[in-house]
Amino acid sequence: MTISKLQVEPALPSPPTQAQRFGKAREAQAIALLEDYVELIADLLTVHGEARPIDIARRLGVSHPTAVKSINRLKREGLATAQPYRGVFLTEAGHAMANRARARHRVVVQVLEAIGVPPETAESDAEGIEHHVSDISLRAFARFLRSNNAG
Amino acid sequence: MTISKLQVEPALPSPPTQAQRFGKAREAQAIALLEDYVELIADLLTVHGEARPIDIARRLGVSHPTAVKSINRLKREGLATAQPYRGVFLTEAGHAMANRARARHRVVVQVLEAIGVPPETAESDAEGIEHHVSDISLRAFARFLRSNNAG
DNA sequence: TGTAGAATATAGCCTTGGCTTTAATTTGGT
DNA sequence: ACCAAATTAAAGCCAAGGCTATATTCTACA
Repeated sequence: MTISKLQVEPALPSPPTQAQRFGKAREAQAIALLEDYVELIADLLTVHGEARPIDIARRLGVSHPTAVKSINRLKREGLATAQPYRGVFLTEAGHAMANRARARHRVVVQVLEAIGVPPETAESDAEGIEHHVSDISLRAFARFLRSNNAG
Repeated sequence: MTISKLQVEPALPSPPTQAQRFGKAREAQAIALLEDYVELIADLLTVHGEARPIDIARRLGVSHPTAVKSINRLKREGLATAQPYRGVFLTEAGHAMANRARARHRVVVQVLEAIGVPPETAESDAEGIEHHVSDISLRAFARFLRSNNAG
């Protein structure tokens, strides 16, 4: 009976292993907001030439003060710069983070679509998923897309 | 010049569209913690016959008081029940959420592995990704796995 | 050139989800 | 049956990320 139970009930991962997995997820979540902001700011700078707090707030679906507070955090973390009553700009580090985030975002959307997820759902789900795709997974995603297009 | 720019710089999604996407991601994140807890509690109940706060804490990589606080939130939301100094159990709603979460978790891991992500990375990344996979994506994932196994 | 309206900033509040410290209870071994 | 160790609970702190309400500053137009 013990044996049969062990065969049909796969054992749980060890507590430390499981704790490490959850820890990574929490860590990814902690920087998700920063990534969302710099990614959006980079897009706004590219397309409109400026990134105003009010546009950032509108596109993120949050109130202006919330956006301003987060932008202050970006400044504190050395990702963005801004003068009072002027638009927001990205530092070197901010641009680097934005570029990585944008590239990863594109790959995630493409993989979802390649798997058969409809485009708008792919965009929507990617917004949350992208922050949890590790570099290892990202490389696997890129390989998958190449082999998918080639084959 | 405007035309050529429009051709090479894809326009951003409309502010409301983008806000809706971010809003969904925030909503998913809000229930992620609940899902993690009920999923883990269900696993502990299945394998060990009981779910003690200290084991929950150890496996989530969190202090005991933090786990207890979250368990109290589960109770408040009608997902779990617990008597003082006794283990934690799931309500009907808790079990339903756990079953959905576990099923989705498995599918996400399988898809990642099918795409070429190494097993441990798949498990690790899935911990964060799963909460952002919508029902529509989940169905697409299942279809992808079937066609992948069949072909 | 004033001034109204838009944008921005500030202040203060709330909940969540971490933490540590301290107290209470249970459990297991002698 | 008791005591030490483990577990659980409770209290209080903190930062993040939402919000509203209230200044403040720009800006654009009459």
